[in-house]
Amino acid sequence: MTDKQRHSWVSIRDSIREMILNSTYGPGDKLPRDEEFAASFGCARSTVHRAMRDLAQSGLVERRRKGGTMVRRDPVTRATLNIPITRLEVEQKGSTYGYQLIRQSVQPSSPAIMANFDLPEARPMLRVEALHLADSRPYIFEDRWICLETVPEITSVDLTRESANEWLVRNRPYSRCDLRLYARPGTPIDSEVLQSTPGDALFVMERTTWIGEAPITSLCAVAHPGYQLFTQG
Amino acid sequence: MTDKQRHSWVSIRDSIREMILNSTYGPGDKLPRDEEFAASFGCARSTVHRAMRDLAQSGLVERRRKGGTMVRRDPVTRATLNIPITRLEVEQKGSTYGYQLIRQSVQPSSPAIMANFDLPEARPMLRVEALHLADSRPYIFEDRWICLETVPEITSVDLTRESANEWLVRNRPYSRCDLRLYARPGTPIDSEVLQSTPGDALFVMERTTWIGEAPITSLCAVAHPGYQLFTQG
DNA sequence: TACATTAATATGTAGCTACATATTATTGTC
DNA sequence: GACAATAATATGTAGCTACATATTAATGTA
Repeated sequence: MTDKQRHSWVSIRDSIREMILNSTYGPGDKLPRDEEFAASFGCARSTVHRAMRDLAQSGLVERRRKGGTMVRRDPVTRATLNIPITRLEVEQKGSTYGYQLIRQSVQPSSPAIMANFDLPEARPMLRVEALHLADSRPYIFEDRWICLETVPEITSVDLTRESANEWLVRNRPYSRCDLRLYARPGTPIDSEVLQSTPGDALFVMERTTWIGEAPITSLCAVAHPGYQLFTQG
Repeated sequence: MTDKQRHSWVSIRDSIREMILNSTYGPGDKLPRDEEFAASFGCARSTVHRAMRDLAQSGLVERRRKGGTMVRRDPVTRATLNIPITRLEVEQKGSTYGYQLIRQSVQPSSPAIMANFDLPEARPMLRVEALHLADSRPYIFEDRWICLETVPEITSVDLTRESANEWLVRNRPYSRCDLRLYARPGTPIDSEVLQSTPGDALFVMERTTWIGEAPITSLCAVAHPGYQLFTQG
C-alpha cells in the first residue's frame, strides 16, 4: 500500500449505504452532492460517482442531473432473474428437448396485449402458440405475440424448427422487460395441452419486452405442474 | 457536435452486441482485447471498458483479467425483479396492511435450510413464522430463517411489531440472492393459515440471501390464491 | 516430462481535466 | 402573479495516465 492510500469505490459505496441504513439519511432525503462526498471521503468525484451508480442500480437511491441524489422512498429487494432459453433449461436437466409449433397467424394485437404494451391502437402482430417438451412430455406452453413493426424479420423465420423464444434471445435484444408471475389452476385447455389435470396448480410467467419505446414481444408461458423457476445471483 | 466526434459508450456497446447477435462472434468465442476495440472504434480503452461492463452485467459476455472477454455460451433473458416490502405492496393496492407474528424461536438450521445456504453444518438461526394481511385477510404467509451469526441484532428487534422482511430490507443489505419460484397446491396447513381451500393454486417464492459468503436469511413465502408478482424494468 | 517460479498480459480501477446535458433556480417581462 | 427566457448547477461522460491485480504464458529446474 502506497503512502497515498487509494480509495475503493466499493468501500465508499458501502459507507454511503451504511449511512442510509442507519438513517443518517432517510427515505426521501437528498444526499450531499458528489463533490461534497468526494471532499469528505478524500477521493475523486468520479470515484463517488462510480459508487453512486452502483447504489442507484441496486435500487437504494435515485439520481437526477442537477436534481441531485435522493434516498428512494420505496426500498425494494432487487434480484436478477435469469430466464434461460427453454431448450437449454431442459437439456441442463438431462432431458431431451422437443418443440412443437401449434399455430401461428398474423393478427392485430388483442386488447390484453395492447394493455401489456400500453398501446392506444392495435398493431399488426405475429401470434405464435407453441409447446416445449422434455422427454416427449409437455414442459411449457407459450402463447406469444410479436410486434411485426419492430421485428419484421420474424416472418422469415421457420418457427416450426426453432422457437420464437430462442430466436428472439439470440437476435433481438431488449432494453425493458415487464414481468408478471403467478399461480393459477389449470383450465381444461391447459390440461389438454400440458396433459395435466384440470385444477392443477400451474406456474405462469407473463413477459413483455421493449427495445427503446418499440414493443418487441409479449408472451404468456404456462409451465407443467411442478415446474420451478430457479435463479442464482 | 464538435469536430472531435466523441464516441458514446452506449453506441459502442450496441455495436459489439450487434456483432455478437449477427454471429460475427459466436458463443464461446474470444472477443478482441479492449485496446484493439478502442483502436478500431477510434475511442479510448476506458470507453470500451464501460461498454463491456454493461454487456457483462446484462449477461451477454464474461470478463476475466488477463483471460480476456468471451461471448457467453448460455445466453439468457435477464430481468430485474423488484420484490417490494410487503407492507408497501399492500398499501399501494389501497388496502390496509396487517401483520401477525405467529411464532419465533431459536433453533439450528434445518436440513432444507442448510441445503439452501449450502452449509456443511447447522448454524444457530432465528426461525420466524409470520402472516401479512391485507384488509384483515391473509395475504402472504412467510416461514423465515435468519442466521444469528450474521445478523445477531435481529434478536433485539420486536418482531411482533415489525416484520423481519421490512427490518432486513432496511438494515441488512445482501450481495447475493437465490430465488426459486413455483406454484403448488395448498396443503391443509396452508389453507388454515391463508383461509383458502386445500388444493388451491398457490404461488410460492423461496429466497435465500448472503452478504459476501455469510448467510443472511432464507425464507419461503406462500401467497394467497390469486396473488401476482409484477415488476417493471 | 512434470512441477515450480517468474514474467507477461489484459482487464479493473483511481483520479484528473474538460465537456455534455437534464434539470432547477433566477431573472426579466407583461 | 404568471409565464418565458436565461443562467446556474449537479450529475453523466470521454479520454487520458498511472497503477493494481487476477490470470495465463514462458522459463527454469529436477
